[in-house]
Amino acid sequence: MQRWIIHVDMDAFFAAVEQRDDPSLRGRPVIVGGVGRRGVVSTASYEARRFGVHSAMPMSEARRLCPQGVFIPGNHGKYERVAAAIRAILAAFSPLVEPLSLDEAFLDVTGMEWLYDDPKDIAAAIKQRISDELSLTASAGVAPNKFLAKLASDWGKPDGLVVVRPGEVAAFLRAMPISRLWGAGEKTTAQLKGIGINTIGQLAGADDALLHRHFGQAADDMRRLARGEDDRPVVPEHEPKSLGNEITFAEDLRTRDEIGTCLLALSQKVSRRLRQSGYAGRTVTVKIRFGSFRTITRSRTLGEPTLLGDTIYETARAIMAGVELTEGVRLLGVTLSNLQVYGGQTSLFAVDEDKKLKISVAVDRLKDKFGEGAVTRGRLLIPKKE
DNA sequence: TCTGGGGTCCTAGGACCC
DNA sequence: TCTGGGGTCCTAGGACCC
Repeated sequence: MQRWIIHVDMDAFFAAVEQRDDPSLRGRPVIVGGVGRRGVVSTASYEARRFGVHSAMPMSEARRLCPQGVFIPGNHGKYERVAAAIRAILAAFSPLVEPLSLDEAFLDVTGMEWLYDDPKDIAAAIKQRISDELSLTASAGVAPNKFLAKLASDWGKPDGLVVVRPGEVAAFLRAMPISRLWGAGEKTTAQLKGIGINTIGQLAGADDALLHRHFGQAADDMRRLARGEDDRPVVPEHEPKSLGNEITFAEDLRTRDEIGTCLLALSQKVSRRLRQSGYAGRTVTVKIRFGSFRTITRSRTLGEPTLLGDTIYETARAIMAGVELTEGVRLLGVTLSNLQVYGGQTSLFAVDEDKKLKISVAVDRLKDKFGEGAVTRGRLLIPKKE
């Protein structure tokens, strides 16, 4: 049976939500992102893109390019609520919906001809409902596989609807810039251009030995994508592999004391998210980015999985003790991996660990009820230098 | 006023075991 | 008394995605 995949991608999602909710922002260049020092652009409205502003650009540069822009820190909680509403709409069209991020998803609509004559009609109906119910525009791509559907949704942005039928694949890909190849970022794109491959069509016809020399095993995957072949299924649920938090400081941290305080806060944040999501982890990784942007990770694997802030913090602290501090610290991160579902059974933990867990859960309840600031470590109340 | 924060996947070396 | 070999786990780094 012919597979049909739809990729739905919201247009300038964060900025569009802000413009929807504040009419004074409509028609103006809106830039959502980190507004402090060292922030980057998360989403630029189409008005702002005309000034050359784009995602991942340092905010300082965005301000230079577009001084008349409206700069907004954004409201992640709100975007998550809108995203949930979008997913609810998508779920009405297929049981096979795979969210890629807050604002993107794949749907497998294979075999729905009995409901719709053409898969294009499904995509149109999705766009219509998103517009009617949420006052936002989405772009959609309809194609025989994920890779082509994603390229197709991008091709029509904003408010686009592009269908790539089986017979049109080669023509669709022929002149497509090589940078659009899934998995080809800055480095790979530069490497490909270095051997004279500038379009996906050129990659499809490139010399096999040449490709293998440069990309080894990955050459075969690249080639398949370039020919429009992609049999990856749409998978609705993924088990998480890791869960972490990191923070970039406005000013580099210089003392072990400040670093320790930050590791404690990060450990507690991660611990709380683990408990909320029902996972425990066995490997603690500390990430450190120095003032020079040199970045290292150091990890330690425990004998038993944990989701306790204290255990995560003690491990992070021990890891940090082994790191030489020759320059200021720009970023700290704490991540847990080697995750497994924590079903609540105490057999997973030693007895005193279980006691601590009960206290943590009680603290969680207080925070749920009275807000995140209701209960905190004395140490975290020391005002931080901003 | 260079370079966020959430992730995934891959590679490669070393330890360790049989 | 010149160094096999496969499997698994751990660690570190890096490319990539949104």
